[in-house]
Order: sequence, then structure tokens, then C-alpha cells
Amino acid sequence: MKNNLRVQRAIKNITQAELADLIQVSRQTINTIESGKYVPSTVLALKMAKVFNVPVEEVFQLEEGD
Amino acid sequence: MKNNLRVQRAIKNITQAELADLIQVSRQTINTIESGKYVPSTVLALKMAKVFNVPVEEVFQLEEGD
DNA sequence: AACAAATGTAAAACATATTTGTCATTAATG
DNA sequence: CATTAATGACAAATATGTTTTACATTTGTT
Repeated sequence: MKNNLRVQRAIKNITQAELADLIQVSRQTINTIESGKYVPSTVLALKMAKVFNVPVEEVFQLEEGD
Repeated sequence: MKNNLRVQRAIKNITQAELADLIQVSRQTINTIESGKYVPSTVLALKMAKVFNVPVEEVFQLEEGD
């Protein structure tokens, strides 16, 4: 699983903490997802995509081995 | 979280077991997700959407309270 | 009615996600 | 340079997802 979170945040110009607030998770959750340490649940993926106004597939992409 | 899994399977005419095979999870995982008992990881959601040739948002939808 | 295929369910074990708290490091700004 | 905002990282605790095994129920077919 790859993700574009950092880029999407940059486009919207919001911080990790702000994104965390918007989707009601802790800042650490954003931080660790963003740094690829784990894959979020579908609920979080949908919420993030909604915040960024893009499809889930534009934020998260499968990789070899997923 | 709502999902359309049953409908998407019907469209493709595949069983729970076949879908499980296609995305490399157990049949019970499909069964319990389909019956709304829990929300899958984003990896599974992406794989399912891929199998059905639709965006993740067409298979899984947020509800009040998510 | 009998049989097979598909689905529902449940418990235990294991794996992964998420939170909370805390501190270190890096930008950015006065 | 000093200060503040933003990010990176880590550990422990808790919650949630996933597998495996096994059995019960439903549905479709002959």
C-alpha cells in the first residue's frame, strides 16, 4: 500500500493535526499512516478521500505483494 | 459503513468463496464483512473494488456515526 | 425427499490498527 | 538566536480485523 497523503495535504494546505481533527482520529494515526507504517481501515480511507474530494484510489494504491 | 458486496457479487455471479479466493482472504472474512460485522482494511476494499471494476466508493459507503 | 452447494455463525488464536502520552527533531518566524 | 508550529518516533494499552476449524442452516437440483 502506497499513499499520497502528504501530497493531498499539501494541496489542501492542512497539517496532520488538522486532518486528524477533520476525520476524528489522533494525529499519530495520520502520522503513522502517512509514513507507511500501516494501512488504515476503509472508514478512514473513505473519510480522507472525502476531505480531499478525490476517489479512494487516488489516495491509496495497491502495490506488489498486497 | 454500508456495503454492496452481495449485489456486486450477484452482478459478477460469483460466490463468497470465489471472491475470497480472488482477493486471497478466507471465506469467513467475506461473509462477516458482507454481513456488516466489521469494516475491512483499505487493502481489501481496494482489491474488492478492483475485482468488481468499480471505485471503492461504489462498494463501501459511510453512514451516520462513522 | 435426498443431495450438494452456498451461506450463516461462533469461538479461539493471532495480527494489525488506533489511542494516549511523551519526548526529540525539524521548519518557519520574530 | 529564541520561540513556536509541525512532524517523527516509540512504547504500552486497547480495539478491531483476519484466520482457522467446525458445525448449522438455507437454497437449488434431481
